[in-house]
Amino acid sequence: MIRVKHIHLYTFAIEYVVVLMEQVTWLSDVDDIFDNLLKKPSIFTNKRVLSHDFIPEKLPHREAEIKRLAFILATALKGGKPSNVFMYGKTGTGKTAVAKYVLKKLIEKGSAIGLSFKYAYVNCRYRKSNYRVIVKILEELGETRVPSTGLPTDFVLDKLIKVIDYKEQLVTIIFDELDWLVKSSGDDVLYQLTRINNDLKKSQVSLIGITNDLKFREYLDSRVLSSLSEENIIFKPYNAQQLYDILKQRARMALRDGTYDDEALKLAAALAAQEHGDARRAIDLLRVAAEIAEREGSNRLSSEHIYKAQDEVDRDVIEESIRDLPTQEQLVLLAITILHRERERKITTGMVRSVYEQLCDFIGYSPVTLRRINDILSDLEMLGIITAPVVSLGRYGRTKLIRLEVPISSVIRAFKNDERFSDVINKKKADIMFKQK
DNA sequence: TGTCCACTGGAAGGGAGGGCTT
DNA sequence: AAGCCCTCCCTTCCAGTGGACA
Repeated sequence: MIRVKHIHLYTFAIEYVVVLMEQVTWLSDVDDIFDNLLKKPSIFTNKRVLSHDFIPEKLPHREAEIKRLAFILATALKGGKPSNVFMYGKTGTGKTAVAKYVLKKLIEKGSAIGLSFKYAYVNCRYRKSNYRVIVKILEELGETRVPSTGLPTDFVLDKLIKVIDYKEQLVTIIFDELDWLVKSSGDDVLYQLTRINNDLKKSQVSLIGITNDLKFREYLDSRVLSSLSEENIIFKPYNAQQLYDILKQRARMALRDGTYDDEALKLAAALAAQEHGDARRAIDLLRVAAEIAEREGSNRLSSEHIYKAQDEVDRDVIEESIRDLPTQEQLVLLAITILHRERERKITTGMVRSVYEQLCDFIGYSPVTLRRINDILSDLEMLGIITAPVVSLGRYGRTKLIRLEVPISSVIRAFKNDERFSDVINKKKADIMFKQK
């Protein structure tokens, strides 16, 4: 007995020492990483320049749009109310940057001649209800004591009027990705804001609507549309040369001299140009490539790093959007993913429902109704994760024909990192569930 | 040509979680 | 504390529908 106990103690002691040693080596590895990082000069000099919300002093190749918007807003310098503006253009064509840039300049100019201008920026993708939009405007104008829920919408609208009208000023409200608000909550709040000037005594409000959905006008009430699109500015995609100029400007500001190849910038520009001339993507590529180069201990950013960044940028965007979904939407997407992996060619709502219900049973969630699944499918379609056109199968009814629009590997990776779903994503278990269908 | 399938999607409303006013 | 209002997520009900098939 005693001997056995001793042996156990002995083995335990050895195991403990091994574990400790492993930890020591691991810790020294981590130390090495930190030390190396500190020793090497960083590729970046100012990483913030490559973030999405950075607005540089000059916006290359947007001179015409800047002039146009400045011309419209200039009325304010003479005490007039500028027209409302609608700006169209695909993602990464500089709409938001131009709007913020011109307003920043207007505020500077205004304060120089004693006029007060302010602007509030709302991204409607993240504020899909009327109430939340108004609360965000209030927050942007410095009113932070508004609860995120609980008050009547009229009440917060009155509050907004008071906050704006306390002194003589022009307030411009920028609604970015406006289509998201209108598609989910209608255009009530827009209608009220287009008429807000009637209630204001000292101040004035002008609106800038931004969207990348050209067909979106159809959703708007004609009164709102005519008031909102007094002026329209269309943003064309950047070409590869223009994107290269943008990257050159940003690289100069963000990266240390001599740490990047011109060829790498040209490649990033060309890749982003293929993707409808998206400057945001080009800048993302540059930032991620520089991070990869740094991680690899390389002191120069090359084309190779840009290629590597391409995958990482795509993956990050998709995985992040999947991780942010509510649980029920994740479960529906998981059902679609399993069907897709089983090489189902025509995935219908009914099939998704069947696999989804089995998934709920397996994981221990109570399933939602078919009606709700249908709404979730529409939400996933809005996010661009799937397409789901309604088709008629004649005698076999009408349904949505669902297709995954993002790489299945990215979806699976997002689910694997979530412990609730990691078991299900394991092939064997998923097979069993699928066979039960 | 009418039937019928498998849904779609609008409308109304419930209830949980939250806040303000009286 | 009661009454009212909000959002978000959801249910229930139900009329409508495109097209294969008998």
